[in-house]
Amino acid sequence: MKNFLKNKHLSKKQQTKQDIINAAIKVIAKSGRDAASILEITKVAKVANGTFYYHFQNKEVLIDAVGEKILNEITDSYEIDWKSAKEDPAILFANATKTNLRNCSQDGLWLAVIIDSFHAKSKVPPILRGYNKGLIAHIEFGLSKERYDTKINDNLLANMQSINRNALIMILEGKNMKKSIQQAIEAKLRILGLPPKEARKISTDT
Amino acid sequence: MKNFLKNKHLSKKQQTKQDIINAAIKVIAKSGRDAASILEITKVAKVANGTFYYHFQNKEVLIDAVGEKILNEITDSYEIDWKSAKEDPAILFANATKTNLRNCSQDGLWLAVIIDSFHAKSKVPPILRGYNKGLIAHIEFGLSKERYDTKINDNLLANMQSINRNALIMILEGKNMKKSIQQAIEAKLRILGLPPKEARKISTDT
DNA sequence: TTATAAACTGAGAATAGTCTCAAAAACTAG
DNA sequence: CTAGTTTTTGAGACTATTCTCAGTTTATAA
Repeated sequence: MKNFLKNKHLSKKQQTKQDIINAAIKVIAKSGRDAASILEITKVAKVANGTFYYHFQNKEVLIDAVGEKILNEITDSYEIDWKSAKEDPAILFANATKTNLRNCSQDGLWLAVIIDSFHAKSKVPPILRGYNKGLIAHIEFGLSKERYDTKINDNLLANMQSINRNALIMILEGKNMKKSIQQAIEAKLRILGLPPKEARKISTDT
Repeated sequence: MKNFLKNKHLSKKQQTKQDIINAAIKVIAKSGRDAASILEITKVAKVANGTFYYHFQNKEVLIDAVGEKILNEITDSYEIDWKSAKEDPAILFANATKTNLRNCSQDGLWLAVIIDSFHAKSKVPPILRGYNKGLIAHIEFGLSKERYDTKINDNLLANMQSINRNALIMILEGKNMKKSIQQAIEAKLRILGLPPKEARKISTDT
């Protein structure tokens, strides 16, 4: 008879699924989302090609799963409740950026996958979803305190993301992580309209 | 006997080659460098598949040719001789940025190809080559006049390029060109260390 | 006009990828 | 152990791509 709890059963199946996702992370890190082939992923995961299609409808579903997994591991820095924050927005933002970039840099493979995900041609990958929401809340908070001098628009948000991305690329390429993060913080605060010297100070203090 | 001047002959051959390059621009604009197939390019160019391989060794050589062609059409803005310039570096830079971004935006197809070229995974495409050289000269000029407050490093250059890229994406997406360029100028000057208000003023005056 | 070299053609070899499916293997409940 | 269910397998159908090459067409010098 069919078992309807089958916890152990499920966990075996899930194990294979996780193996495939982890293999995908390796392959995507090496070759990028587009060039990563199911064939190679299943080879790395040491399962048959058909097994992939038992667990995932197609490649796109897998990419989403990979994004989701990494996202779950790194997102906690933008959980700040900006509305009720009392501190200097710039300092809060600097700390959030630091935590965020540090989290992304925990693992060289993630780093490569995250950077790759910025190149999304069409649809925004799960890794980046939700980032803008927190960012806008923060900037509005800074504007309300008259700390920043900017307008919120797509261009601004894109520049913020690019600065993050560039810092991650530098870290991936072996540059000093602390310095790279400080440079990102300084650049972002300056774009937001903080006086240059102050942006420098906050970034080096963080 | 072999003809050794054959001007007309050569120009016929070059015509076909140009047809292929122009078709490539169309296809790359639509699908991106990676997804663009020789098959589709030759179809658009209305030549046989084999003709492609008569003119180009492989896809990579074609991509270079495309980059070279576009580069030739747009580069003139960084021809400034910064060392002997007398004007405010920030204003010179603002004008150079404006010219540069305008040149890139002349043609929607170029725009798409240029933006696509920023995504280069491995080797720097010809379109971007030479850009950094002019940029560094300018920043050094601004630093020597004590107009900027920054350090020159890979991260800074990457951020400058990203701001350009983001402005081009906005333009491609139909946003107001003038505004997009102003936003790019303002962001770049702020990162270079100009006081926020001054960066705003110069960008709106440009 | 004609011989020769240049330019082009398109069939097809070689390779590589996605996805299906019937069958095998591995589990689990009774 | 047995029978049923879930999971895995890998051969192969199908599609798409790059690139080669023998042969054809085109252009031109003499």
